[in-house]
Parts: sequence; structure tokens; C-alpha cells
Amino acid sequence: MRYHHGDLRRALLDALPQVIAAEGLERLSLRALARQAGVSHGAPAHHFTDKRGLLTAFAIEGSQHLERLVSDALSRPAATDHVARLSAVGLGYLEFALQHPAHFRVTLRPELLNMVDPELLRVRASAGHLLDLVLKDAEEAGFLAARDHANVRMASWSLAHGYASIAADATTGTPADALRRQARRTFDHYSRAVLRA
Amino acid sequence: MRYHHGDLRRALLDALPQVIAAEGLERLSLRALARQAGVSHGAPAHHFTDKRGLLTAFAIEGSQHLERLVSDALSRPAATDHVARLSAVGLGYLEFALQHPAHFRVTLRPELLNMVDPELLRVRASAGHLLDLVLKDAEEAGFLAARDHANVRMASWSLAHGYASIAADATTGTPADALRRQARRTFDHYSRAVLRA
DNA sequence: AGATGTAACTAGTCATCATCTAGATTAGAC
DNA sequence: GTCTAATCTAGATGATGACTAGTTACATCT
Repeated sequence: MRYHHGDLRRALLDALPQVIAAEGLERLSLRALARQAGVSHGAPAHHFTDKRGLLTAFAIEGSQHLERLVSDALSRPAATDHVARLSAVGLGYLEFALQHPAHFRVTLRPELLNMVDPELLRVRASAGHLLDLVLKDAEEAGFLAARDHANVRMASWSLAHGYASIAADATTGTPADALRRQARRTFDHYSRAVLRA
Repeated sequence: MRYHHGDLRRALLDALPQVIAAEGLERLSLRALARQAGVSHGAPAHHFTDKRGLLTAFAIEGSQHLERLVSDALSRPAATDHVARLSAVGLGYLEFALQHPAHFRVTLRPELLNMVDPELLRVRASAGHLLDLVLKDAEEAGFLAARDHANVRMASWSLAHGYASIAADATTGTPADALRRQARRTFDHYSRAVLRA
């Protein structure tokens, strides 16, 4: 057994999704994680200070994934008009929950995170900004009243979050593709209803 | 100090909301709860078996509150047409999160609950049934296509849940009345959009 | 190559926790 | 009044997160 692990930080972050999926966030233990990595029980503290620090680093990764997936959805050729773009933001969010359920779950647990971590705040804001951009565009094109902006932002987020929650919940055995189709139908319908000149 | 507490079960359940609000669900400890009730650290186990049992009992109370509040909202004179009734279900849900934030939070944490507890399953289904009733009525009156039922159910729940989450989150200092108004606006708008003959 | 400073890690400790047990106390039925 | 079951105590066990002092390996400079 080497004294130095090589890249314990990465190894721990990479082990998290599986552990969380198998054991649940509640039963996540730094010590068990250290054992799994073949390292002493105090080693993780060196890289993350704290359990909170570990999960914060994990949440940062999550927000980066989210931003990338929403960004991907928006840069697809299909996402042309404002309705399709608003729908795409929701689908990107759903995709995040589907592809990174553990990240999704941790990201939504502020009590476990260091919510003043500047890096975390930065990537969070950055991800949320994409929705604002789409709404702002729609607003400027006259598809959305300014007074509705906040309401629509909230409603859009809620709608996407509902589907994402189901997607990230392992217990409900809804297949991913069915969920994508159902969500797209709802998002399109909703976006059309909400974006009217 | 009396040996018998009197009604330890009730005392513990009643202490929970405050403790959860102050310390958070993560740092909730049976021992601290027992100390606060002036009782030995093993006493709670007699009434609830388990931490899970305590939270399950608490979640059952929560679902009962939810059902009552949704039921109240539906029996208001304003809830006449189908649009207003669908909106009322959402507002009842929001009211639940506003009045019982701790219950709300626990209710949404299946990993902490005994999800095979028959009483829990019963009250949960019972609360969810009210939304189905409203949708079914709208469907029979021709305001909703049968094929949209599941989608609309999901979307309605998501929408209400979004506002409820904010309501139950102490960190965001949104005043209750502002939230009620904003939510009502959104729910009404949404319900009108979705319930068209 | 050799010395040295620093990052990475170990091993031990502490307080706390959930859960389990055996036993003490009390209330209420008979 | 007695007895039984519900309620509660007290002690133990094993695990955890966090802290600390000390050990090892690596990189950098000379």
C-alpha cells in the first residue's frame, strides 16, 4: 500500500455517486469512504476539511454538469424560437437529473453544503443565468410581459424540477426515454401557453 | 421529577417543529430531544421504536395537515369552477408548507421514513386523492383531455411544490402574504391555460 | 546528489450518536 | 390490595465526525 494515494481528492469525488446511490446520502460516512479508497479515516479531511467541504465540492461539480447540459440543450438546432428555447432549458435540467442523480440530490440540500463558498455561489448563479437569458430574449421579442418575468421564471423552474425529481428518484422505475418524451410534451405545452405576445 | 412523563409521545412530536426549525433535520438527535423533554435517552424508543419511527409518525401528522388544508381550500365559496378548484389545490399545498414547514420538509424525505407503514401510505394516498378528484371532475366536464390527465397532474404538483419549497425554506425571507398572492396569480394563470374544453 | 520545506497521510483520542439490553417504577385493571 | 403491562432508567456497544500530533513522500532549490 503506497503512502500517497495519487489523487485521493478525485478518487473520493468519483466514488460518491455510487455510494450515494447504494447507501443514500444519510448513511454517507467519511470513514467508510476512506476505507473504500484504502486510506486512513482522517485522510479525506486533508482535501475537504470537512464532510460539508466534500459535499460542497461535489455540488460544485453538479452545478457545472447542469450548466453544461442546459447549454447543450440550448445549442441544439431544434432550439430556435423562444418556445423551443424555454422548453430546452427544462429538458437540460431533466437531463442533469437523469445523468447525475447523486449530484442532483446533493445540489438541492443546502443544509449539507457550505452555502457561502464563493465557487459554489458562482457556478450556481451561472447555471441559473441561462434561464434568465432565455426569458429576457423572449421578453425583448415581446413574447413575455415584464411583470410576468419572476412568476414565469419560478413556474418554469418548478415544472422542470418536478420531472427532474422523479428522474433522480431511483425508486420510481420510470424509464428515462418515457420521461423525456412526457416532459418534452409538458414543457412545450407550458412554454407555448406562457409565451404569448 | 416524575417517573412517568404523562404524554411523552405528544411532547416529542410537539417539540419536533421547533427543533427542526432551529437545528435542522440533519442535526436532529433523539437524545437531545429526550433531554429537552426531561427524560432519559432511551425513553423515546418506547413510543417510536426508532428515529425513523418518530419521523414517520411526524410525517403522518404532516399528511393529515396537508389533507385538511387542501380540503379547506376546496370548500371555500370561491372555489366554484374547475379552474378555481385546481388553483385551490395548489394554494392548499402552499398553505401546508407555510403553516407546517417542518412537517413539509420531513414529508418529502422518504429515506428517513418507514415507507411501508400502512398508516403513512393511507394518509398520503388520501391527500393526493383530492387533486385527482378535481382533475377527474374537470375531465368529465370536458375541460381536460383524458390523455393529458397524468401530465397535468404532474405539472400541477410540480408548480405547487415549487412555491411550497420556497415557503418552507426559512432562508429566503419571502413574506407569506406576498408568496400567497404571487402563487395565486401563477396558479390561476396556469389552471386557465391547462383547463380548456 | 543532497538538504529542506511542504503537502499528504496515519493513528490515536474525544464527544456524540442510535440502538440494544436488563431492570426499576408506576398506573390501572381486577 | 395485588398483579400485570406500559413506561421509563441506566449501562453498554459500535460507529461516526472532528481534532491533534506525528510520520512519510514529494518537489524544489542548491
